[in-house]
Amino acid sequence: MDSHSSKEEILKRLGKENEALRLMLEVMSRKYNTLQSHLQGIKEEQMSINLNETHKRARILEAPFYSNKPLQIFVRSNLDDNSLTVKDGYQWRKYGQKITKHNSSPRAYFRCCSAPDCKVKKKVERSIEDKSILVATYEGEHNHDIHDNPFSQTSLSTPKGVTKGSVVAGGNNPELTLDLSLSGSDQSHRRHTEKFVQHGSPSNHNKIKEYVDSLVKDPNFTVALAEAVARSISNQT
DNA sequence: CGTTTTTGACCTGCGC
DNA sequence: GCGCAGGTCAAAAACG
Repeated sequence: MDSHSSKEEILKRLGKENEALRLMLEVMSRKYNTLQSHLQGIKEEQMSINLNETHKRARILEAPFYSNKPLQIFVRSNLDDNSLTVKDGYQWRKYGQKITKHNSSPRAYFRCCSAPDCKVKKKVERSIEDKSILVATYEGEHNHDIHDNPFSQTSLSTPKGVTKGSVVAGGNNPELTLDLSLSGSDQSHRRHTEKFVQHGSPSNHNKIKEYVDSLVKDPNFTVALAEAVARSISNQT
């Protein structure tokens, strides 16, 4: 092989790599925009709920995006599963259950017991609109790390009747499902997504940006994304 | 037998 | 002040 043809080869390869990177950026940009528009939709939906409903429930719903108060997450679960448990990486002890007026399904009350002095609580009930979705409302902040309770042991092992790693964001938005399962055994992606879903903050926009940045910096994610793009290209051709 | 869950009773806050 | 609804307590039951 002469030096001229090897130069050409290198240039060709660089060109291909550039193209792959460009496609990756394009895909990430699209995903980011989709996330933003979904988030906007959720905000608007919740604002309209707050305007139309004077019930206390509406006040709970308004909180996640506008204050440090309750964060809500939506988890798809099997209708046959009556346990009202949401696996989120922490350990919870149930201390009560109530039938509420606005919802025929019972609401369960849990306290965090991952750390002895953690005062975080959560309420779990089925969505009124879609009984297959569990709504978990979190109150307070954990004073310990989620890694106190390793994911591999408890949180993301598929619970009975719960769709594996499927966290749904937004009440009437069943199509917006953040797939936590991703490829194979790599749990760092799950952790990224899990953190994103869990941490309620006044500035969700910044959180998304942080989340995307952390994904970009993750070499495993880049490899996985590159594989996905490659698959997508080979499927199109 | 220790831990967790269940469930009825009790407490508290809010609206009328 | 009263009634209602949500939240918590704690004893009993269930479970591993």
